[in-house]
Amino acid sequence: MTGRSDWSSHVHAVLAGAGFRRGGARERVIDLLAGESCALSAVEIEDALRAKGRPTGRASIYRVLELLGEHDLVERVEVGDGVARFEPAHPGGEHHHHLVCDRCGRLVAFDDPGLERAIGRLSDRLGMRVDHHEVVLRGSCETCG
Amino acid sequence: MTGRSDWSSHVHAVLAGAGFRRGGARERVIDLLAGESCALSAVEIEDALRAKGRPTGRASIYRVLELLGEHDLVERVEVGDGVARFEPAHPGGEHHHHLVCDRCGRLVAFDDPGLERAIGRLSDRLGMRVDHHEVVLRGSCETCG
DNA sequence: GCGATAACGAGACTCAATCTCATTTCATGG
DNA sequence: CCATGAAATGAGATTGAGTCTCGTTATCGC
Repeated sequence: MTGRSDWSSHVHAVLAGAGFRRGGARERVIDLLAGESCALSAVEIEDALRAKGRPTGRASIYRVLELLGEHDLVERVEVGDGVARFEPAHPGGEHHHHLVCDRCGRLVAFDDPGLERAIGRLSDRLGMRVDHHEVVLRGSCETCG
Repeated sequence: MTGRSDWSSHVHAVLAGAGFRRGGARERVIDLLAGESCALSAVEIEDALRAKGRPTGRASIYRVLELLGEHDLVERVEVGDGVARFEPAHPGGEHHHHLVCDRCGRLVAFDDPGLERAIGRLSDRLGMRVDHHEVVLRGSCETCG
C-alpha cells in the first residue's frame, strides 16, 4: 500500500530528477494533496491553503497541477460539473474511479479489477495506444439510496 | 439499427407525450443533432445554426439540451477540455464511449460489450443504483498513432 | 380568433481557468 | 558568502462556457 508521505517523496524525487527547482507554492500544494484523500478542485485548494494561513496564488496552483499532471503525479477527475478535480496518482498504477450521487453530489470512490481487465482487453482490440482511462458512474449513493 | 430521422421522431413523440409544446429553437436544435454523428458542444451548435441561416439564442440552445438530457434523449459527453458535448441518445439503450486523441484532439467513438458487462457486474457488486456511466479513454488515434 | 402560458432570445452576469508581467526565490559558481 | 541568471511566484486582468433575467413571441386548447 502506498502511503501519503510516500507520495509526497515520490513527487519530489520525480520533479528533482526532471531538474525542477523547489518553490513555496509547489510545496504547499503537494503537502495539501498528500494529506487529502478525496479529489480537490483548484478553487478548493486555493481556499484550503488560505484557510491554513498559507495563501497561494491562483496561477501558481494551476501551474503546479499542470506540472504534476504532465508527470503523471496527479490524476485529473471530471465528473460533469464543469470543474476539474485532482488527486494524488500513485506510482504503482493502482487507481480508482468515481460514482457521483445525482441527489447530493457526493463523490464515492471505488475500484474494480474486472473493469480494469475489460478496459485492458478493449485497448488491445482497438489497436490504438491507450494511456489513460476514466470511468464515471452516476446514480445514488448509500445515504441517498 | 436506429436511424437519424428515427431519433428525431422519437424525440418528438417523447416530448409531445410529456405535454411540451413545439417551438422554433427546439426544432432547429433537434434537426441539427439528428443530422450530426459526432458530439457537438453548445457553442458549436450555436455557430452551426447561425451558419445555416437559422440563428438561435444561446439560452434556448442550453434549455433544449437540458430538456433533452432530462428525458434521456441526448447523451452528455465530457472529455476533459471543460466543454460539454451532446449527441443523440437512442432509445434501445445502445450507446458508445469515446477515445480522445491527445495529439490531435480528435474524438473516436467505440463500443464494447465486454466493458458494458463489466460495468453491469460492478453496479451489482456496489449495491447502489447506477443510472448512467461514461468511459473516456485517452491515447492516440490511428492517424497520429 | 383569444387568452393563458409555454417557448424564445438579447444581453448581463458568474466563475473556473488562463494569461501577463513585475517581483521574489532558488541554486550555482565564482 | 554573495552575485547572478533562470525558475518560480502572485496580483490582477482577461477569456469563455454556461446561467440567469425579463420582456417579447409563438403555440394550442377553447
